[in-house]
Amino acid sequence: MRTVPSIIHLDMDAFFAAVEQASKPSLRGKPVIVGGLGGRGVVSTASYEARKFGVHSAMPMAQARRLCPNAAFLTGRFAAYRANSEIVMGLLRERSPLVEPLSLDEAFVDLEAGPYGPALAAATTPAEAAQLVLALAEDLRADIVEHTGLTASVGAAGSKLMAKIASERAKPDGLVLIEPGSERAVLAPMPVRALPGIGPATEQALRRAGLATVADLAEAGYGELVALLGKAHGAGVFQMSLGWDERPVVPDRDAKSVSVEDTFEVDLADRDRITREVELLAARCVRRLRATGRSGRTVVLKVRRFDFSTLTRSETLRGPTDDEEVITATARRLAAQVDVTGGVRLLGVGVAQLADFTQEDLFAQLEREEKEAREAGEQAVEQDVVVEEEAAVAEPAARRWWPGQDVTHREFGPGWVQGSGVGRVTVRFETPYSGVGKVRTFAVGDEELEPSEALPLRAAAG
DNA sequence: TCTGGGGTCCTAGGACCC
DNA sequence: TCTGGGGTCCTAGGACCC
Repeated sequence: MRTVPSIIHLDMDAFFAAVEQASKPSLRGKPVIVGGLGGRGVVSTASYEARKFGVHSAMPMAQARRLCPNAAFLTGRFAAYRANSEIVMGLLRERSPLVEPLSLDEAFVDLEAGPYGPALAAATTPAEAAQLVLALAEDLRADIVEHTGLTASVGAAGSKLMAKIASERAKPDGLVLIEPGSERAVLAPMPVRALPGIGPATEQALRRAGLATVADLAEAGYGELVALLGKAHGAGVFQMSLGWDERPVVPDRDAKSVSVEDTFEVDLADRDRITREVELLAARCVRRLRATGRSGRTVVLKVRRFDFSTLTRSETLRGPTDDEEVITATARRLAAQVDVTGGVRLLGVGVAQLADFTQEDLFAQLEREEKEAREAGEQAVEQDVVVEEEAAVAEPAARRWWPGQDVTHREFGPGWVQGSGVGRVTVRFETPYSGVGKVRTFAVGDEELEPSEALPLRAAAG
């Protein structure tokens, strides 16, 4: 274990909601809830103002509306979140090449491997090392505010485990350092649920055995925990209970799978409709796969039924592929095997066993030939589909406006959609750099109004 | 108005091979 | 006719995280 608290864990405060508040001056200091706005949506992130009402991540949106009806309810703007995440990750990489992002808003950094490593190693007392780390972390937090206007919480410690626990204690907008050597004392009184990797199921299993705190886990010992939780999990939990954690900070971990899924507003019962949705999902999955420049060997279909029971069916191909026909045909085959009686609320298509290189395989060729043969036999059916598609194209494209969306009006300039309905769309004209803006209402088909890109939270210098 | 979407890791059983 | 053990791959499901 390290004797210098040179691993930090950074966690942006209420990240998605904070980006919205920074983007939209009228929302600052007010409850903001980002998530799925459909009937089956859940909360992705609630601002601290909304958390006071009991709203939290993963809560059904309907419940959040009941708890906090006056909040601003917005759908996510992932391009904006990603852009700000990249700025933050860039600032972390200035401190060390060893940056391990866990998500858009979280990362570990190993300061020992960076420009301040030698100074940390040269510290002669624990107090001196701690002072140095605290100064670095405060400088980092200030840098993040300067470049994004967003606040971050930072934990510093001698291991990933303790750095993560420290950042949790630092929230919001704080900094906590856990002195190497004090791990067991810090952990002992904490509830088992505070350890990463212990969720509701493990907590229950431990509670049934009378284990409630981390001290209880350490006292129970390796044998009992393995008997209770299985070999890998039990051993891991025992190690954590003693504050043992030697995991290195690992940058640039390659993704191991790519998947897309959709929950439908209304359960799907019709076979043909299900097949069509699976095909659309497969196409989206392939697009994402190709964007990463990789290919996969195992195709996975996920089905969540009307009663929320979830099943997966998978098929492993002879070689990795990124061919849309092959992946779609495989997903279709898998879908044909599942019983959809009663209806389906979610469908997903994924690809796993990813490989770095695509080999032009005979398999793809085979699938294409089979498809051509099938299509030749289905000419009549295809005709009907074409007629339907043409009808859809002939309809004037009804523009869809969603709450939170960035827009620009030819006369009034940049703003965002507050809401829309009954043929109208309400826009507030303000930007990250303006004061609170005015609201105006337009017809949804107004030609002067256009969707636009998210603005950076800090105006470009110069 | 009950329960998103994108991931990771682990377990366990059966097939198959030596 | 009866009966090994080990290793690897595939499949399905479940827990957990943000």
